[in-house]
Amino acid sequence: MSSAAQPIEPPADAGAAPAFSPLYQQIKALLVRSLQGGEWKPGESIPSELELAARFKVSQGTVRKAIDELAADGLLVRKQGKGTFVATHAEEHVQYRFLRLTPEEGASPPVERRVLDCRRLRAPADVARTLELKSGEAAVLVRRLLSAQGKPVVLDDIWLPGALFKGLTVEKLTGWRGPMYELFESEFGVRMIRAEEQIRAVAADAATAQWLEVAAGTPLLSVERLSRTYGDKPVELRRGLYNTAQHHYRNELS
Amino acid sequence: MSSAAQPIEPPADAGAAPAFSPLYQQIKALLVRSLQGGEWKPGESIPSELELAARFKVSQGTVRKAIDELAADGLLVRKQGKGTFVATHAEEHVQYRFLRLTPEEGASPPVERRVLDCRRLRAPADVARTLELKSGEAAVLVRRLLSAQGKPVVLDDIWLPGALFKGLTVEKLTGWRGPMYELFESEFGVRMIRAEEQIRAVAADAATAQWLEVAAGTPLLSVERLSRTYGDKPVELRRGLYNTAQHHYRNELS
DNA sequence: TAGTGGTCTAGACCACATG
DNA sequence: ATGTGGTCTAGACCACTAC
Repeated sequence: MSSAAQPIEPPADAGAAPAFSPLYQQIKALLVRSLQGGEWKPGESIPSELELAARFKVSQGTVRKAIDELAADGLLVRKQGKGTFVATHAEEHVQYRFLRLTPEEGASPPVERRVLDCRRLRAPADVARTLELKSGEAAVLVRRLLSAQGKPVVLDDIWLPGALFKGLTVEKLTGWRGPMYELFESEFGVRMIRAEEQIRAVAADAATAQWLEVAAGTPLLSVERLSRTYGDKPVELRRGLYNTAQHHYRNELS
Repeated sequence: MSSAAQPIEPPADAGAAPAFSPLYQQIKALLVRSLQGGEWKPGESIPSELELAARFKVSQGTVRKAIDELAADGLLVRKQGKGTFVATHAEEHVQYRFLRLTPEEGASPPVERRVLDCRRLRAPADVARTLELKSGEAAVLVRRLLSAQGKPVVLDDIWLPGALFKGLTVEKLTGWRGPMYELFESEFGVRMIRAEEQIRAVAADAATAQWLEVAAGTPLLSVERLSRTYGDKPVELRRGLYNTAQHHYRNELS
């Protein structure tokens, strides 16, 4: 073979054309588009490396590098001998993928869920801004309580774009076994890819204290999470208050 | 070429021999040993991929994969056209690598440091256990205060194994400009590679409140960090209390 | 111009999963 | 036995850095 890279899209060069990207980056983008478009659903397998190589007219190694990065980003999961699969929040066995709360020695994880409320309303200004909604657009607010062995641990307020979550009701939520994000995937086609959290220490107000069964003024962990789907589109704003008496938030630095 | 993998160490098979590991994993381990042994110091460049390939008698691609992983782990840094360098806590320009504290809109990062104390004493039981010291072994305790624009934000208690940090004094610390971890690297040859943090919300006690200039009982973020060097050896236990009025702890999930 | 890391290819063989 | 991902090689060329 004489020359190497043959861009999938010819130059075309419209206006402020960004510099050329490596072939495997282009492949990566194409794969993301297919994921986004629902060509392969969560949990399903994508075509084999050789098939994709044939489809895109590149070598297996190039497809491989693209898939490697998508796997590192958590969008795909490789399983030797079986294939490559679309990552899902289902079957994140043992641990809920985004939940960093770990029980203290002797305690147990907060797995009991109780949905307190689920209503549609117009997004408050700050929520609208964060979720990139037009002001006054509809939003869904879910309030729920997570407990461990009967003791409440987390009080969550979850804001979702109304347009994406049309039929979300208390019944749907309470009837669901398994991670909430799995419901979002299967029922609403919204896959959470990554998220950013901002953590602060705050004092429990009267209402919160009641829900969490602590004294007003008790220090709580405030965890504000913005979750994004493909294309970094924000699709969930979650405000959690954690009682860290029997649990802690764990993090790894490198 | 007929066959591919030729393990660097012949089978030898002593007792409960672990399964063979891929060549690039073995290379990776060898590189870590060289880093650990100080063959290449932080900030220096390591030999080129071709040199290493020759040294280890493997192809460039195999060395490359080993280096890729070490770079992903944050042990090495690649610079196109220049070479591959040993990562360092110096020149982590702008942001201190492990510090996740971010100023709120309008506030500024906590860059002013004040060393309150630095003393050698026998490690308390819990510290000794965490740092894997023999009970009663010497430890160094550093207490310091980080401030932003004159307002205290973080109160840190830092425990270090006495054996590794022999000449650490208040003068050395206060005289040092730049990240503390950089001092540890250059003066004591201890490189922090990764760390785990446990985060809780706690109420300020009287003494802490005074240092942080808040009312007693104010909710604070308790951040307990265990830092490790090569071989996952624990070398620092840091207990920080953060005032999150003007700052927050940021985290990314994926 | 020479040296470095970065991309790409083509083909071999290995390890694992399944029928 | 076949198909999948995982490892390894050898060699080409590109992009960036330095002298």
